Amino acid sequence: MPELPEVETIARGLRGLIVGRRVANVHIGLRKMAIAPPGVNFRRALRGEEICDVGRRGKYAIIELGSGRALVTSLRMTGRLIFQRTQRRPHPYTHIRLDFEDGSRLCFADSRQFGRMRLIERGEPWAADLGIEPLSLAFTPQRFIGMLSGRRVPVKVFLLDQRRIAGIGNIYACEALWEARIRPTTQAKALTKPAVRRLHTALIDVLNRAIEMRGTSVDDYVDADGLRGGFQNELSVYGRHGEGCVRCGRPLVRTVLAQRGTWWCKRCQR
DNA sequence: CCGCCGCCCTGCTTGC
DNA sequence: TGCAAGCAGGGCGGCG
Repeated sequence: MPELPEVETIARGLRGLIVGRRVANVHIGLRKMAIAPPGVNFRRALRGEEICDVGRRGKYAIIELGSGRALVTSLRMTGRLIFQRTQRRPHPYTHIRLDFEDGSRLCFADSRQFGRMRLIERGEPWAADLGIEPLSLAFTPQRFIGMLSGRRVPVKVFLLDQRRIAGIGNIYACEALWEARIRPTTQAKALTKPAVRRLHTALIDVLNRAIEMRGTSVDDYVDADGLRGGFQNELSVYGRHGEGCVRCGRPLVRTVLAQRGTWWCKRCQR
């Protein structure tokens, strides 16, 4: 499932592949996945648009267009943005396809159909509810301490809340909590200052290392060229219940927290 | 404002 | 071996 490092990898790849290309036509196979403002036709609005840039905010990939509009794409669990240089068979489960004037194209594929591609008007504040970017300079230990104070939710649930910090999903929440030696169920407000500092460091560290490895491919994730990431080989806890903790040797456990699988070490994480 | 729940979907895993 | 049931899970809307 694409989280911050995976979307960052996709966005960086796409930037080199589609910037400067112009949209000739748009194919929509599944209407609900293509969202436009009221009164705006998704297909027509995109025709003739030039791709200016590709970026990321949280888990969203942002395709900037010449008119100032943008295509904000949420990949959810199984969504893929795949660039094709030539017109061969579209990627499996392609539901939206941008055909460029030079014959290349961008496939938005999603076997589970949860992904969304939203057309945003120039200046439209689509990210108003999104929290802070964990890799931005604004995300300081002080700020993090302030965000957690008074919050009764388990710290892992806090990490998954996109309105607080944007971009962290199940994999990196589990990994960062293990790295910081914090129990996932600990109430956010109950964390000591040293623990919050460890978690702050761990989050930034694990996200940066994952970006360096071009993301985690445990399941469906591939980059814009269809290539898998490498961080699945570096995971310490995610999906590894029954295996020994690499720090203390005790078998890792899988529990469920807020309806999500949670992998952790009962000895190391307190 | 906060927290919780159910829904959307389908490929894969599990269990008989 | 084959089949059906159940699970997974990010974002969102609804509810209390």
